[in-house]
Amino acid sequence: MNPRDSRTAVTALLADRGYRLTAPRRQVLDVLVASRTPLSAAEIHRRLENRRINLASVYRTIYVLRRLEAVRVTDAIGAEQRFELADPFSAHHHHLICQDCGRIDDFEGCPLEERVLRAVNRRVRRSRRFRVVQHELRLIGACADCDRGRPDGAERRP
Amino acid sequence: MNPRDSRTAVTALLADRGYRLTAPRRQVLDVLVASRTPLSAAEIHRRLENRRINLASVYRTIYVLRRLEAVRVTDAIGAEQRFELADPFSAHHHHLICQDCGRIDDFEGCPLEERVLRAVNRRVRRSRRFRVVQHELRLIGACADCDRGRPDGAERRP
DNA sequence: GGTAGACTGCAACTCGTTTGCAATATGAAT
DNA sequence: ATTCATATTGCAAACGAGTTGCAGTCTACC
Ligand SMILES: [Mn+2]
Ligand SMILES: [Mn+2]
Ligand SMILES: [Zn+2]
Ligand SMILES: [Zn+2]
Repeated sequence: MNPRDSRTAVTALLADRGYRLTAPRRQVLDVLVASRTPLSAAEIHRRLENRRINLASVYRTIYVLRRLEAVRVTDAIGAEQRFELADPFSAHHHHLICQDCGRIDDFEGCPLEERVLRAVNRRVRRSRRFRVVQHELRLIGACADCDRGRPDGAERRP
Repeated sequence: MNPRDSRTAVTALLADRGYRLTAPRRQVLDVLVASRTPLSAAEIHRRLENRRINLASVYRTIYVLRRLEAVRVTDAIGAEQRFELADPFSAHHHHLICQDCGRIDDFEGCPLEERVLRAVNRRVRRSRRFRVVQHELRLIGACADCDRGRPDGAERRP
């Protein structure tokens, strides 16, 4: 699904469910559609064209977009939450997370083959009575910048 | 590595690196070794035998255990951090996370075959110059209790 | 254009985590 | 065993991401 279509689809979804299309919602959505990495609420806020929009509204918009399953949450472990378009509106993918600087990048595709996934789902279904709905794979390590000595002023994470 | 050995190994590691073996450290370690699910700082604190130990000391102990790579962090997304023994001291495994109640359970084994992992590592190494050090797989869905209507007083998560 | 009420900005609040500091306990040396 | 330098603790205050109550505003619909 291309950005243009994602925007239209989510907008329609909002209207469809009786939500109003307000300035904060339109702009937050635009920022999310335009980004190729998951963003924190503060980052989204910083990228809004109309800077009078309150950070609380960013959070509230994310909340409704999540209920519509248009947005999902992820994060570097123990860091702020990060948000991105959910599966129907962007291709299934996973993340590269830098241990040092905390940077998160998309990793196209999924190394878990259909066959393996089904086997896993069946296994936990039986042995734990756990029903798997989605999965998330994080590849954790060192990004290009951090791998050769610390770059500019990048900090090492705690 | 069995619990007994993990405890000994981590204790030795502490001494080795010049850390003192204090009551808070010994007790936090014991709680972690005894648990089969990752614990939050508050949960660890609650399980300490000596309840005069301060929560801040739990956090500080976790901090040094992490630097020794004896403990790793995980979490349900957007929830408190959770801690557990790291790979050399416990078998490599992943987690089942309930979307509804936030419960986290261990999932023995790893569906990512050696072959696949190597291929993935090579791929991101080349295309992104990202060096993978570890990976984390979360199987997200509904636990046994949450799957059939809400149990006792369990809340649905936001 | 007028209206009901969904939604926003703001400021106050929550709660997990961190930190400065004076008091205490540890490990090593005697 | 006693002493000592200092690593570590308890406490309380601070921090920061995320949430919430409320009065005023804007949207969707007529
Ligand atoms: Mn992504
Ligand atoms: Mn675990
Ligand atoms: Zn990095
Ligand atoms: Zn559950």
